[in-house]
Amino acid sequence: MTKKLLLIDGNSIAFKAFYALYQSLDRFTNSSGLHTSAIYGFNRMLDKVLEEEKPTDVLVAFDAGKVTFRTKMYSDYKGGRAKTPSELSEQFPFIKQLVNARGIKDYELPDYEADDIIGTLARQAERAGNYQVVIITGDRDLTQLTSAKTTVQVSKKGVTELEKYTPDYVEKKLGVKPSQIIEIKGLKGDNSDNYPGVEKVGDKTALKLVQQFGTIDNLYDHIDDVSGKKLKEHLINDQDQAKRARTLATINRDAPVTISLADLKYEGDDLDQLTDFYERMNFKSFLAKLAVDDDGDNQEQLAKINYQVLTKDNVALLKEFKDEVSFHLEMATENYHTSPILGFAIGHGDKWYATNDISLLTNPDAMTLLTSSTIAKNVFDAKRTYVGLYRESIELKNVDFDMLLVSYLLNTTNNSNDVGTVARLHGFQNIKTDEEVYGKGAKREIDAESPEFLTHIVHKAKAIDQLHNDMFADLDKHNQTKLYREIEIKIAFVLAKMEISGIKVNPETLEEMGSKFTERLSEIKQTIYQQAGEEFNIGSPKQLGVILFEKLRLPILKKTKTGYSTAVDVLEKLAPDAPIVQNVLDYRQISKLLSTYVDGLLKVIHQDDSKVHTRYLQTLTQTGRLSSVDPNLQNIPVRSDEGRLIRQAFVPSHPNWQIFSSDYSQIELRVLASITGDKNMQEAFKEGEDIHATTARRIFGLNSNDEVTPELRRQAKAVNFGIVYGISDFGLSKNTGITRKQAHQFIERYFEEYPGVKKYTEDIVEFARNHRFVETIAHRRRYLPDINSRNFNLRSFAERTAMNTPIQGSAADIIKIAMINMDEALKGMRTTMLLQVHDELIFEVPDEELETVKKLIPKVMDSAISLNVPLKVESHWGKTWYDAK
DNA sequence: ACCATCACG
DNA sequence: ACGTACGTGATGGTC
Repeated sequence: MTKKLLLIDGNSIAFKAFYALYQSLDRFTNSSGLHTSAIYGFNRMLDKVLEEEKPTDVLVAFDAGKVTFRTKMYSDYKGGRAKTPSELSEQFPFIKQLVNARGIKDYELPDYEADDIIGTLARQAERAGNYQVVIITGDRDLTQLTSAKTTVQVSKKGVTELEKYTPDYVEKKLGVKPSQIIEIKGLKGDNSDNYPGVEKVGDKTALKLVQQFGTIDNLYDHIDDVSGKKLKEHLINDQDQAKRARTLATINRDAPVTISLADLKYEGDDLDQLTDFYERMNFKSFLAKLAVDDDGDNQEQLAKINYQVLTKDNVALLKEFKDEVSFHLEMATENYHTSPILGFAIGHGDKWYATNDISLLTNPDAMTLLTSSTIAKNVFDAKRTYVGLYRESIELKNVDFDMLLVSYLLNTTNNSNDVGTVARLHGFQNIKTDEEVYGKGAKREIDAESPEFLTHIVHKAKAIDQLHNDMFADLDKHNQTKLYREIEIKIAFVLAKMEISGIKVNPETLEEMGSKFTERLSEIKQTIYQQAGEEFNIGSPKQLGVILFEKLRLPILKKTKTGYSTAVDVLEKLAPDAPIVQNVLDYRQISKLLSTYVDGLLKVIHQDDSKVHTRYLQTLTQTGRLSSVDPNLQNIPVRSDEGRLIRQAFVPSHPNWQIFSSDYSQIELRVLASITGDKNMQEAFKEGEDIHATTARRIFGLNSNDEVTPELRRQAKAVNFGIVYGISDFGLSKNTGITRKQAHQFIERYFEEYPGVKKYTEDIVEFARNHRFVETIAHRRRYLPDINSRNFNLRSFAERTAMNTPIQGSAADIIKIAMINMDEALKGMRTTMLLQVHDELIFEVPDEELETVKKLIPKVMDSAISLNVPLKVESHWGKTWYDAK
């Protein structure tokens, strides 16, 4: 029987795969920060070729190193090539692991390239007689191996798209026989491999000559038949180069390979190894494919989990759970404050129950379980679950494991709010995603009456149940158990209560402001139309650009990728040139206030309590901060006088109460002073100095009695901010309007005056290079896969992130600790914590508690953590949020 | 679905 | 030489 030998050029396929996915480089990283794009692409190719060719024998050949018999012959061979990007070179060991897990041998041979191994084995197979050979490569030079028994498939743009070369196809496409390819290369040389052929001979001439003479040797035997005097001269002059080039281009088909055809038998994947490998790479789709193949072809089939439909007649069975239970509450939409609740699944081990009868939640047998402080609960998204149950008058207690939260702490990047996605990421495959079950976009539909619904939510609960030990173990490996138990799981409930409390918004105030804004808007609009000489949509950057830069011929200072930039900084520079510009700026500001803050807020006020109930996203930001949605209450205007008025609509929910706000002063710079250990900066804070003024004195070399002008202070402040963001002279100059050179000098002076800060910036980047992540004070972790990138932009960004994340993230740790302590400190009082805005907490306070909280709240905040510098807290209060200033 | 813009720390 | 300030969310316009 004929065998089929598949020979794969490992290096060239890896390169092709890497560059095919180069645009999506950052989408392909696993949870330990390894890039996986080439590995992924390589496997796509394997899948396709193994399926299509069904080989009996397979080998993947790799280049052994830089030195080969070719470099020994010609030292510049492949010289001047850019170094392989680290994002790719780090993947090679894993490509070999992949190849082996797929039941395929890999092979390399010192002094030889992968081509030579392939050429040699292909010849052996051809001579053995009973083989068909298929070669897979990204390098067209290998087509010289094409023969009656050997086809060469060259990957095109993507890796899975292959162009098949047979001898006929070679002749049709290239105009010569396969064996003549080296003759062509001899004449024209190879730029990418860095060896010359004959001067002035390129593709066309080389082809013509080879078609005429057949081989280089024959050409030189009949050199007088060459037409063209110059060409003949060049050929004679470069004869040695041509012969050398041909030798370099010739694949060695007698390499001393130490592996034999008999070793290449292919018997399919090593399933255990491959599953493990895919898990480590976070290859969800490949894992799913394995599971499917394993399951006998049925895509829809998951391993069955036995469960009972819970009813009022059997709900007493829940009494059997004494220590631990996994629970999933299913809702229809994202917003758990308003979403219909559709059903729940509950169980542990191999006992599972599910229902769409929500009334069973309040059945004593279920409720006791959920509110018990001795039975531990495992859930996905404790805050969501708490709020959902709270709406059913159940107070969830004793949550031990929150799978969403743990997954986020382990790796902030690949996180998702979908149980199935997270479960698969952590190795539990027997589950579908919501999208797979419910559909997405307009097609999304949940039929809570269907059996599929109950099955799906049982799978979710089971995934949580199964993963909890493993994920806790991972947490421990990261040194993050304390972060989880002392901070994150606790703050989840504090946040839940804040969200439930909500903050009262006075719709009349907003409506009044809305009519004023609308009126002003139509005035400005008319003026703009007059100044433009026509009507157009001021809100359209495209139309505005045409008016400003084409009709009025204002100078184009900046472009975006789609056209002219009309952003604020540009328009501010143009304002002196044309009166229309200031009007556009005013129009923009007011329409922003109107649409986002007046109309936007009015839309989300709950009718029953006149409050807005934001949701804090606890598992989104890369630094550990919270974010706020529906509505976002962390970006209510404050910087402009007009915008600030919006805050008048935010009021206490009881008469004679106050809005009370406390904020950390300079928390990020204090964290910086503390973690860098910089003595000069620490001293400034210990002495209670104005840090920006002190910085100004230092970097501008003022005496202690010299006055720091507002301008100098402003510049110093910008430098302080820049440092926190991971400074660069370009960034600083752009932001402050000073020259890049000046910015450079400021930074140098800064580092001289704060040497601890300088050392920190160097050390943290070094740490990131070595570990591929950085950490905050509380061991919150952020992976930086691009830190060793060859791409300047990606690498620089990762470096700035390495500097910024421990600072921003540690500040986030601190305020979270303060909030947990605050929740405790306010027990027994009526004062309620309502909002968090990164370095600021907002409360509503009854008049009679005002005096108490003036001391208590700042105390709790400034004692949240002990740094090497004091924390400073400032408080303000008033009848509305606007007045708490 | 993506972009530009602008609101916040 | 490269071409950046860090972290977010909501909106209207445009494709």
